[in-house]
Amino acid sequence: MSIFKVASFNVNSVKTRLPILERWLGEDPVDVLCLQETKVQDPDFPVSAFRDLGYHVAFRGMKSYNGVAVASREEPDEVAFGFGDGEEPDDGPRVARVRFGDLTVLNTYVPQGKALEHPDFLYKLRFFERVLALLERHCREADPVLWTGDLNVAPTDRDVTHPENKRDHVCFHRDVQRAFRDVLSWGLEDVYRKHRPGDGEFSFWDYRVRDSLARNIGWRIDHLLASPPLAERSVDAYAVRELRAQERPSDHTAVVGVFRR
Amino acid sequence: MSIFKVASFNVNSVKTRLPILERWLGEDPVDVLCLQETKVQDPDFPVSAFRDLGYHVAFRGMKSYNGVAVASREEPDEVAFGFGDGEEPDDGPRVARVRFGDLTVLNTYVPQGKALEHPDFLYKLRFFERVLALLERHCREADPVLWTGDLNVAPTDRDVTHPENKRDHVCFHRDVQRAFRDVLSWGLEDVYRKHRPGDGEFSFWDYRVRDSLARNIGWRIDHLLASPPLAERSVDAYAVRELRAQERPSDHTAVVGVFRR
DNA sequence: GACGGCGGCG
DNA sequence: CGCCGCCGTC
Repeated sequence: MSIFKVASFNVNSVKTRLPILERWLGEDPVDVLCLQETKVQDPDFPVSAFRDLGYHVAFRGMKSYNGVAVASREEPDEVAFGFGDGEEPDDGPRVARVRFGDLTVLNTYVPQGKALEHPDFLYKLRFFERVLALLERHCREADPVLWTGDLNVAPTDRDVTHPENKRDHVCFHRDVQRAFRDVLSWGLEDVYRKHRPGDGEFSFWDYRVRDSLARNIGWRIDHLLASPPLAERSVDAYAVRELRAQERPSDHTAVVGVFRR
Repeated sequence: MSIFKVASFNVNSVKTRLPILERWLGEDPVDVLCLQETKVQDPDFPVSAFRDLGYHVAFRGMKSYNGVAVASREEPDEVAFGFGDGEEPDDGPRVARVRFGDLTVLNTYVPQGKALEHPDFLYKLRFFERVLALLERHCREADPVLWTGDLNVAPTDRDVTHPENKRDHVCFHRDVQRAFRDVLSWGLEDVYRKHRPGDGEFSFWDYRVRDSLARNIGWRIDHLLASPPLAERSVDAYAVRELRAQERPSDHTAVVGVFRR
């Protein structure tokens, strides 16, 4: 059976994370890799490191913050950044849309939102609405579509360690969970949960919580959301915890979806 | 034959260098270790790391720059920082004087001097004069005395890789070499050269010169200078190159003097 | 509190 | 190139 793998990884600086990326992709290559928080301006993006690993790479970044990239073994047929909806900011360094034949991969780095009362939180809720509008504009539910990335939302109580004390957190508040569900209602299925329904399935472990990985105190905020024809072909999904356990790790790990071709 | 070892090591941040110091002193302990560029304020000095290695430690530092320390297996009978000559600045974070019985160890971090035309260069020349005055005030040539540290001077053509292009360098100019020799004339012998007279004997390899250690493009600016009764007991001296070859190294390595007790 | 980027420095 | 302090993020 021929399969392909699509992964999402918030790298928290792609340059700093190159050793980890090289080790990982050298051992267990994926076909499409969506990165967030690359934190690098386009002229400084480490293109050759990806080329040497056998990947094409499309990227849009800025100094210090944000930045998305999509690395892939095959060259995409179409690449676009930002919402392109006329609204400002267009958010190129947070939104990448890539097409391979009839498969669309949408890679987003959703704003964290800072605090419930902060303007950025309203912007975050608006961000989800714009993702939905983008799907409606560019995709069809009957085609294979994957929305992935660091979505900065833990959708259910099982997606955090202590849900009770997180009700007012910008990544767990019911308003952000509803905004997220509203996008899913377009016709997307959580294919990570399809294969890993249990407790303690996380993709982010805070640097500030000591031994968070060893104690498994984390959040599931990096997602793989597939349209029905793609979800139907999904055969596995997993988080690559080894990446979080290495020297100088990102605070996130990669999540990988495995699909029938 | 019972011996003792005295070392000098510009650590370029003592906190950053703890793993290297622990590995080194664990394997090949020295009796007295003079450090320069500790780059730490006194309240933050990692006293317990030295205690755990079996060392007493006296230190005087500041934020970001300079800072000297003397670690020793035996507790010193006397410790003093700075020139104490009434001149300002007294330079506590550059000058440590420590006495063990009749042995005086003078640990200095001589200012680099920035540029020949910079006021710091005159201050550097004055620094050597003040070292001489300090020796005259506190020591006798007939007693064992060791002047050591990062002296920021390569005394002869053999002490750098390309002497021709360094005549106007603040660590190689004839004025700084003369200022250094004037201190030696008090009655000190270069005990490193006594045992290692050859070419390519260095203690510093610039981070900015690629593969400087492997290509041995360096400077001998860290010194071991002994009064006659101590020089007479000197049996070996060497630079510990392994320290420069480790992960996250200082740009200097340690120089070690071995003496009969 | 532990990362990241940055500018200044040698 | 690798320190430092600084500041911003989460």
